[in-house]
Amino acid sequence: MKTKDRIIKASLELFNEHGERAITTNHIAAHLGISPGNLYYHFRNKEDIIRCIYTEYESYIVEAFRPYDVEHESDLGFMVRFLDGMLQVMWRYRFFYANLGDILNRDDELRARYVKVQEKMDVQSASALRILRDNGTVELEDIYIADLAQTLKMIVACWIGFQSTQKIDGTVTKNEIYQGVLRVLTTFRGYIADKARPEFDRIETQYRQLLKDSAAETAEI
Amino acid sequence: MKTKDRIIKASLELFNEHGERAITTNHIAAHLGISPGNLYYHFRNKEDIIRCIYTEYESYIVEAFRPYDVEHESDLGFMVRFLDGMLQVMWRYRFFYANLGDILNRDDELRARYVKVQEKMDVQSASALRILRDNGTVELEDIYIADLAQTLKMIVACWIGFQSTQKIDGTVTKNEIYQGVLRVLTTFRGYIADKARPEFDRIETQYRQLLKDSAAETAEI
Amino acid sequence: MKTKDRIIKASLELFNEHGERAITTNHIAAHLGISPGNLYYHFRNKEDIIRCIYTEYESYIVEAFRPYDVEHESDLGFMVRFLDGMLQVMWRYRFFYANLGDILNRDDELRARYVKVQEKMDVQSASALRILRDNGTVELEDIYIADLAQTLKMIVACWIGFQSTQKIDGTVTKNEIYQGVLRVLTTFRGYIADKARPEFDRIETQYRQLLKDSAAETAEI
Amino acid sequence: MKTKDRIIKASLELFNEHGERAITTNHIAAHLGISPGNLYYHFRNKEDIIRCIYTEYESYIVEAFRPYDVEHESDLGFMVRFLDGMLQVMWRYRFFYANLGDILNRDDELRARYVKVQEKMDVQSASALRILRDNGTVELEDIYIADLAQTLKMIVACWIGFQSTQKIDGTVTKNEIYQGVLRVLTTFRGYIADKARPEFDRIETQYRQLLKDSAAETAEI
DNA sequence: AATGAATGAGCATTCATTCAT
DNA sequence: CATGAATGAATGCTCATTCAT
Repeated sequence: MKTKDRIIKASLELFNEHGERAITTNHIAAHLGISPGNLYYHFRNKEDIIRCIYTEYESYIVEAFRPYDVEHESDLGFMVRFLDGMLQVMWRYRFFYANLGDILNRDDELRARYVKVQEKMDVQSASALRILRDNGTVELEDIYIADLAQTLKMIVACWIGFQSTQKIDGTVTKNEIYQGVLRVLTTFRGYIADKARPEFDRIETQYRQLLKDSAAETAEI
Repeated sequence: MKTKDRIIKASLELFNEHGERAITTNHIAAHLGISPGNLYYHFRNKEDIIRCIYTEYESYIVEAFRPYDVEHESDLGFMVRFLDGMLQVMWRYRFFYANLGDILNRDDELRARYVKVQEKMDVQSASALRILRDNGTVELEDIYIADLAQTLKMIVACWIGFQSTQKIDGTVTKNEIYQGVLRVLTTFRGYIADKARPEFDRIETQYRQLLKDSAAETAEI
Repeated sequence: MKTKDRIIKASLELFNEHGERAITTNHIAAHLGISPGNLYYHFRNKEDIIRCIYTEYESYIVEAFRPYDVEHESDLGFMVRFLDGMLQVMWRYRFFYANLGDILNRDDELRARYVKVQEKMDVQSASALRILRDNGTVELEDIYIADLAQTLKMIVACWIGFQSTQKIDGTVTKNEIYQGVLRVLTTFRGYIADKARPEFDRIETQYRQLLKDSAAETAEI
Repeated sequence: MKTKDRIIKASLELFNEHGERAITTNHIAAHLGISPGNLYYHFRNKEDIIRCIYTEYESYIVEAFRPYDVEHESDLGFMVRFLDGMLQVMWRYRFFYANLGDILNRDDELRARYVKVQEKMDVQSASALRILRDNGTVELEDIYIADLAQTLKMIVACWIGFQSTQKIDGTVTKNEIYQGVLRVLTTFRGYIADKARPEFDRIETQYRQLLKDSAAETAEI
């Protein structure tokens, strides 16, 4: 792997584990066994590293918004896969959300990019909800669509960080991803049309099982 | 006002405006026109200031959980007033939530206190939901109560911080409080029983009006 | 007791236990439950406290140099009582010797007083040795008297501090006083005349017993 | 010279001249014309500098304990060269002994290392005395060997520091080294066997001459 | 590409001391 | 006599960043 990529990889890992605030550029260099000078050969400054990580994150997000394969999966099935994917990204870049305010306050350019993507997400999410509404999967009046879309996004975005503040040890595992998907489903529950209820229940049951298995596995370790 | 209180007040203001990370103890002292030594006469260290602010915050939270006046208000009416109060607190101590992870990671004692209050909130919210369910205001199965309670708490807790990341200028005003209450109502909407729907709609309309008025006022300024 | 005396007493105790460097004027005031301002009402500064302690110490030293009761004790017996007294003083003011260099470097006036007393001690010790030599208790040429006197003084002066550096826990107890007297006797041993040897041995045996008793007592605790 | 070595050298000089307490890391950096950051690039903290100086000191001590060349020198001759070497070390690291208590109290690891070396010195000194006794150079009963060994060590260890407290100007010169050797000899004098007396006197005379020459030289300056 | 010594402004904190009350 | 808030220079130390090699 190229040094530049190794720096990004190590920074992401260290940021996620100890928080961006606690990790200095010297920590990153030492962790990789390279000199601080070399790190600054590849990146202009610490912000630059964070921007690169953000770029990576953004491409994952865009990827997650790919249209669904209408022939091989139901729309609810797609939705769940989408949520799952999003939460994986939130997990992968959890340091970013833990310090989102600080990071955006320090870097106007990054903020502009971030806000732009957020707006795009709002639009796409709303249109997805509208499709679900139009084909009778959910029952939802127009005026609530934008709000619900943003609420779901917020739950996904805040989930990992919020969970880590609710526990005395502060550790978060991948388990929380399944819990996060379930939480979005629960939030969604009230809007599901009767005709889609059976499939919805099936999906929920299936995720509950995944969570149980994952929790058992974690406990074993 | 006593110097100790002035330090707490100034710290809270500066933390909210610039972020806890960006504000040093010397900034606080200079802002108040006192010497750094004097600040340390009143507080052992920066953490101590944050803990004092947290204590203040905690007492607001506890205050917000007072039982409702059953003779003079409906349960939905109480709920809205409660949400309103909670969001005011979130606004008042928004720096705390913006840096929650960092702050709790650095201070185990504070984390313990925070987690304890969070658990108490979960219990009380769940029991409030159960009352609403039992008197027919909402329709909600037992297994969903805990999750819904926590989701609502999460929306309230993350609302201010999340909003400030969604806008290019990053500023959040008290308007967002009305929006926050409305968002919780929307999330709640799917669970409201038919018989409570009229009152629910009335309350929502009323809050939409408050928001419109407030937004107009802000715009004027 | 007067506040001034309480400050001196507390300072001496705290300095001895934690070292002068580690004890601030605020520590002393807090330990006594008085205000720092009050401490500075009684003393101009920290140095002033140390000077007062020194004055007390000096009077003990002068006291120890009282002539001996020629009718009721032998000269060797007197010498041992004298050594014992000196070492008690060294114990009582052990912080002073532990930081002697620092303290004298910071306070020229104190240094002048200290040096003056030291010179007086040298003269008096030498004349005492001369008496012992003249009455045949010790065998010692003139040219060695001054040196031996100073060596003995040095052993007494450094004893407590030196012992505390030789042990892993750094604690020194009153036991070390008996050991100190014995060490001076051992150093003296080579110069004792044959005719005084029996009494010398008797005194040494007696002190060894005292040490054994004291050590046993310490162990019990 | 490497910067790290320059820092050690400058620290040792400044500590010796003004006392460890009075010299801050910023003083050292300013004295060398380097930034405080650079100093902390080479050393983790002030303690680390002191530990490095101590390591240097320890290697000198170990060096001084090399066995003597039985073919080319007498045992008394060796002893004097050894004492001379030890006192040179005490001179070179005099700040260390002046603040020994403080330094060891603040640094448990250093204390452990120091105590270990002290114990080794006691053992080696005692066995050296036993050799001198066995070949008839000194007359000394077994039970006094350990005590005499420690007394001599104490005189060597405290000599420089003690001398600096005995003079009104507080300055100590290399002259004191010769005086120190002579003082140890005087302390030893009482135990020398008759057959070794002539050589002992010769050595003493020789050192007295060295001292006289050195004093004259110092006076000239 | 990479090194690693060097920078320097800044940080949290300390503490002997002052002074109005 | 006594209080306790206030001072401010100083301390040990950090860290993003630079630059000659």
